[in-house]
Amino acid sequence: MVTGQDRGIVTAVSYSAKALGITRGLPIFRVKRDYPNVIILPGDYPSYVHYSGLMFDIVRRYADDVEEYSIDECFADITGLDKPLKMTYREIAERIKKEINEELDLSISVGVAPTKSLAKVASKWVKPNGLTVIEKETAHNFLERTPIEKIWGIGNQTSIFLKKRGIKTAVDFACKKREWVEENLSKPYKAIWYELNAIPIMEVDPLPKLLYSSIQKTQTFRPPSNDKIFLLSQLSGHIEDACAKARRYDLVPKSISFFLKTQDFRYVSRSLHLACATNAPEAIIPLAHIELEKMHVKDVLYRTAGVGLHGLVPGKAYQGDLFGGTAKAGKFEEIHKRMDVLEKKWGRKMVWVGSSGSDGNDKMSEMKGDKLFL
DNA sequence: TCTGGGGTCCTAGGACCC
DNA sequence: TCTGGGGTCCTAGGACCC
Repeated sequence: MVTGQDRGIVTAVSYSAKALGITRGLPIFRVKRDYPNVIILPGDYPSYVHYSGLMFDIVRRYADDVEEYSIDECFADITGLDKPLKMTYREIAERIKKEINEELDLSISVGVAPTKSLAKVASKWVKPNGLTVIEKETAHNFLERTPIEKIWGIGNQTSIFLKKRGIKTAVDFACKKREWVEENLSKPYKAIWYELNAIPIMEVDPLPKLLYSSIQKTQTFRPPSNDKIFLLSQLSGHIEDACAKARRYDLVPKSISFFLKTQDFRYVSRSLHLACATNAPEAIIPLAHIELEKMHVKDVLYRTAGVGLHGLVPGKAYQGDLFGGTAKAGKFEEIHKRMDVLEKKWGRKMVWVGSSGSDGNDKMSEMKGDKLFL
């Protein structure tokens, strides 16, 4: 069994499907073609969010500092809790695991170690339903059986770089001289080196002050297109969605980015600082228009368009500036409020900005400049 | 019918300033 | 006859993760 959307890629793989050699990221059409017996299900995000919350709650019974790393993973700092709980670290992990098993009927794999990087190695050591403890003294036994590319934070590019220098396993890396590491690698990889040597660098970050520090909306379209009006309508739609999400969380971006992905997977992007932080699409869409002109190359086909809101800070629709940046605020604030209400009541895309509606063929194609239609 | 969508963090280099 | 050294800020894009 796998989850994934039609025309998309595999996002989760059951152990039985894994055994067939199916991996995350495989296009769904290839699963259909090559593995006709595999069941393909759509994801059910709201359920995952629900169970995720219940799981984290159980972990929090035993640790105050719990970092929700992703929807199905967390780090818990249990340093020093062995004394008050009168349990070994292993026993604490066993208890958490047991309660999640019994109360949620979910199996989880747990790793216990002196650093986050080693805990990651430990949690992956036995799956499913595993529990592995790595101690400072035993770390090398695990690392010598871990290929370098399996280490959290070391991806394809870096493993190629490291392998060229004779580093094939995690222990090869951990045993490199500190001077070499300091001289040849950038910050994130130095941190991993220390962490594999049981020196904690990465902190468990219980609850970030902000839920999001950026919001992105992207969509791939088929067939790929070169039509500026169409591309702008895509960007426009994403701006609306991203701004709506920002408003839901009362966040305002200080900068924004636009990007296009070409048919051959090259990225082109523009990012810019907003003179006046805003989460009003009306203020951002004209910028997309300008930036699209700069990014767009004649005859190049694009497959994806995306928008990002960055440097999010708490705030309402408009952060006024000294020179009356709030002047337009009143005008649109009321519209957004009503649009947000409609969306909440009737679902997404009940109302949208005219510039978001073009498929490149309809009358919106005549849209010029930053004129908007509601 | 080639390869989704949503995130985080980091760095190189240009522009500008004193 | 060429033009140092030390900053800051900003953007484009890379790398990685789930």
